[in-house]
Amino acid sequence: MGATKSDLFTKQQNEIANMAKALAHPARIAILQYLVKKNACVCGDLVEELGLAQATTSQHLKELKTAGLIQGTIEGASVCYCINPKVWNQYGKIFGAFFTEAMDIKSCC
Amino acid sequence: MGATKSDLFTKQQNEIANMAKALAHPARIAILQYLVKKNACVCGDLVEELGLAQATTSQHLKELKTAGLIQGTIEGASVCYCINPKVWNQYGKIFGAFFTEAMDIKSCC
DNA sequence: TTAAGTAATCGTAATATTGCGATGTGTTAA
DNA sequence: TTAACACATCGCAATATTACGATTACTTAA
Repeated sequence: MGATKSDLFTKQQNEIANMAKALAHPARIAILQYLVKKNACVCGDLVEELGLAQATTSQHLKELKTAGLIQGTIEGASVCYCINPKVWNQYGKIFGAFFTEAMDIKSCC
Repeated sequence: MGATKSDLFTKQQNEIANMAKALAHPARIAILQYLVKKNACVCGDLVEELGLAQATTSQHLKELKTAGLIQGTIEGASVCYCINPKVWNQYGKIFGAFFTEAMDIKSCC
């Protein structure tokens, strides 16, 4: 036991849960907000920005890249990261749909 | 090591990450969608609906209750659950703000 | 009362995540 | 070439999450 039983749920449910998982760490939120704020490719200064070890930062970047939310381009010796707008907007749309689905819910108990 | 270093991040970043964590399991997404679909208090039939053990289902319900997304009322021998519309809408607003923050981001690399 | 039902909690095992030092790979500057 | 730098990956330890059987607390029906 211990592993999530993905087969019990719909593809959509697993998808939304995985999207949420990508956002489920403050370091990853911080990375995304930083990239959004800069509104451009950011090279190098992410490790100092976060305060986590280089290895840990790299791991969070990898997860965001796997989720598709960011993309990295090799720029000489360093790597530049930026938001992937297409996936970003898709996330926004899917979470938006999930929550507006019940905007008019009634408080019953 | 192993524990999230919450003190490195802002209150808002930790808050968003915690909100995402509440959604980061397909069973919890399934529970929320079921409650939204029924649009009413649901008593009892959540265990059969999910296919997980009673103890596991109860644990997921507790997490959603802790997050504030659902509320439970004792109705005789069973417990009725429903969406907490206030918190639900707050989630929608916060995630919405997070993603619309960068709607006009440019693809740079 | 007792028996059956519902649901929370406890205890524990399996697995996943987080974090970091050490190491490896590739790039640039000297 | 060599030295310094940037970043990914490996390996491991600490912690968190997921899952479930067993137990407990409570309600209802008989």
